[in-house]
Amino acid sequence: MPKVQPPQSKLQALKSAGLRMTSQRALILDIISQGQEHLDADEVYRLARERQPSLSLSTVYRNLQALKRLGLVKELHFDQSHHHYEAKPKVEHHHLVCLGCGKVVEFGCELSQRMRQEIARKKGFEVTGVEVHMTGYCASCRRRKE
Amino acid sequence: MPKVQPPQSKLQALKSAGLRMTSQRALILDIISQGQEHLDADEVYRLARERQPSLSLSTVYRNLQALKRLGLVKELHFDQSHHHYEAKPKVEHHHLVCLGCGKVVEFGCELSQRMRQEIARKKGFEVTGVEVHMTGYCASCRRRKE
DNA sequence: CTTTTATTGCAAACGATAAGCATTAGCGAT
DNA sequence: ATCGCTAATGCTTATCGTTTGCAATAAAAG
Repeated sequence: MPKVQPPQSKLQALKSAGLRMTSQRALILDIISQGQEHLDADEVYRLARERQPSLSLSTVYRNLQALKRLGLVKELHFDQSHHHYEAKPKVEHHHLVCLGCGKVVEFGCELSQRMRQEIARKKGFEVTGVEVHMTGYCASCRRRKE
Repeated sequence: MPKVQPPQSKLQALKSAGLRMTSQRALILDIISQGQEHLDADEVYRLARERQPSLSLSTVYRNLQALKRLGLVKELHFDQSHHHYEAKPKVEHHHLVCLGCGKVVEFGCELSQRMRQEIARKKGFEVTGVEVHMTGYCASCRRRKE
């Protein structure tokens, strides 16, 4: 069974919240950080079981929740009925989903920061998060439609 | 039992899709268009039953789906586990959700259109929809936190 | 008024997620 | 090292929002 060595910072984050570092948690954290993007709970489960077959699905869900609360993981809400997760990114980015093939493209955009400030001011909100979600058809799906 | 008279345009949209105008559908359409914003399926159900108590929840779901497919209704994906619906608006707008009290504020923003064009060009997508979803704390919740 | 078939209401099925509980295992203190 | 406390796990079962199968009903076209 391969050992997963979590970075110190994450360990600290857990510790200061009174949480423990278990092998399962380290594994899940590793899979999400390793970074295929936008995994859903079941994909995390499948990937994790390849390395630790005894892992249970509940543990995946519980950890995704915990890591989300800690701010280590971000939960994404696409059109689908289930959620997706990614490691909290250093640079904010958004998502563009192809309705043809389901491909998800990330993009960064400075405009979103300006938008954030504008709305915060206009509405008197303290804005803690911005999610921009575009849908459409990617180049190859457009070609195929012709 | 009050009659609901759907506008001609919507009737046309239904007809040309081979769909029929039933009293249930007219009612649901009316409730959504009437426009308390961001109703979820259950709220639509409750409101509809006040006027037609025999209506079933499945009918609400089936109609929300159908109207969404027709483009008459827009489905929103907030942080919550269930969806929200609103009449397809004439002017595009986005949503700002208060994490303190759950209040949802709408806002229009021209920047989102610029963003849309920029991304479409950069990524080679035909962009069909943009959803901007901000979270934060509204003025009164911020005051309360102090 | 008949015929066709979309639509309904009901009940049961579904998928994603959460919760209850006894057992295990981190980890700080001995 | 090892003890004790309690967070975390795996299992099973529950929950929630939503969908589906089916027989009965009712639009709408002839």
